[in-house]
Amino acid sequence: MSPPVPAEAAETWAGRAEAALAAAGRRRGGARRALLELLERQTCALTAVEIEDALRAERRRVSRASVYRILDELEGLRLVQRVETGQAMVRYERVCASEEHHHHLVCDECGLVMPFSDRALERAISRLSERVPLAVSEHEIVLHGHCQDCAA
Amino acid sequence: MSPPVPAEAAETWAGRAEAALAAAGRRRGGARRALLELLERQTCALTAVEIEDALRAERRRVSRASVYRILDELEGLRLVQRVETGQAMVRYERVCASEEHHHHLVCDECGLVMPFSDRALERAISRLSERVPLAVSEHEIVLHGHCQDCAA
DNA sequence: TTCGATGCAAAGAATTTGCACGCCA
DNA sequence: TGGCGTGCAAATTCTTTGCATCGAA
Repeated sequence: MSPPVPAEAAETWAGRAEAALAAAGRRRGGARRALLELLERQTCALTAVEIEDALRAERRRVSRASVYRILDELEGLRLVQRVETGQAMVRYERVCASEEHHHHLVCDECGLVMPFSDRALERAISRLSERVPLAVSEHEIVLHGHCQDCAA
Repeated sequence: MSPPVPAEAAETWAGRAEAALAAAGRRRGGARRALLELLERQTCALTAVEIEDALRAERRRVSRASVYRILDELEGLRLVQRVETGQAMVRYERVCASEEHHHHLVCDECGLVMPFSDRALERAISRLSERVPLAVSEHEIVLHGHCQDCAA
């Protein structure tokens, strides 16, 4: 059996992630832990390169290959989701509890990515999901435009 | 000056595209015309490879590079838009008149992509667009899940 | 001691670019 | 005739994979 996970750990995303990984029979590793801790602190999606750079900035070097491998693994466990912003690289962020559920605003000029959330929009999506020929499990919404700095 | 464009041409997307290209001072070319005609007939987004294959199937060979170049040019003129479905390749489709405006359903199992449209959703988006720190020019919505065949 | 976790380097895949030739205007 | 349009092939860039080693349990 895996060692018990402290009760408080499950209250954080990283804690739940560790638990899910343990449940899946995975061992712990430094690279993955560093990545989990980094994602825990983010408020919005990062690219693989940004993740690698951020980790290096805090003296936790993790190889690019490991970044991709770990993100892929976490995506499979539904702990991380990809965010496609129409920019060159795919972004990744942790899957949030529904209260934190959000979507993205992308400035096509400078590349700035910001999160936003809207109850009415979620309501429209959930109603729509019932009338569509697809068993909907996720949805992604991206608004493109110019941010305040670039529109000025 | 460019030659006048027949009035009826402007009523089709390809006609408007030709006109916009002419206005931008571009000459006509076989590859581009074939691609415009193909996109005119599509009801949903295609990948660059699908476009190349479809053109070859009708004996209109167009090099992959030209497909990408032309799509990029049309995207710049807002005649074509990219659709990111979370699949390996980006998809492209013509920008429709607002009555035809639609979004996409993606089956994560078999890769099927279907269009859908929803007034309530558009309304929610347009209201939201006014309250957000971004001058919104476009939006993209993708619902993921399992199609009827795959869910069975 | 066993086998997953990780780094490094090579491989892959999609897209872009350089260059020469052909065709439209 | 001048240049844009196009094909071909090489180059780029992001991501994945192979392999040997390291480290957790």
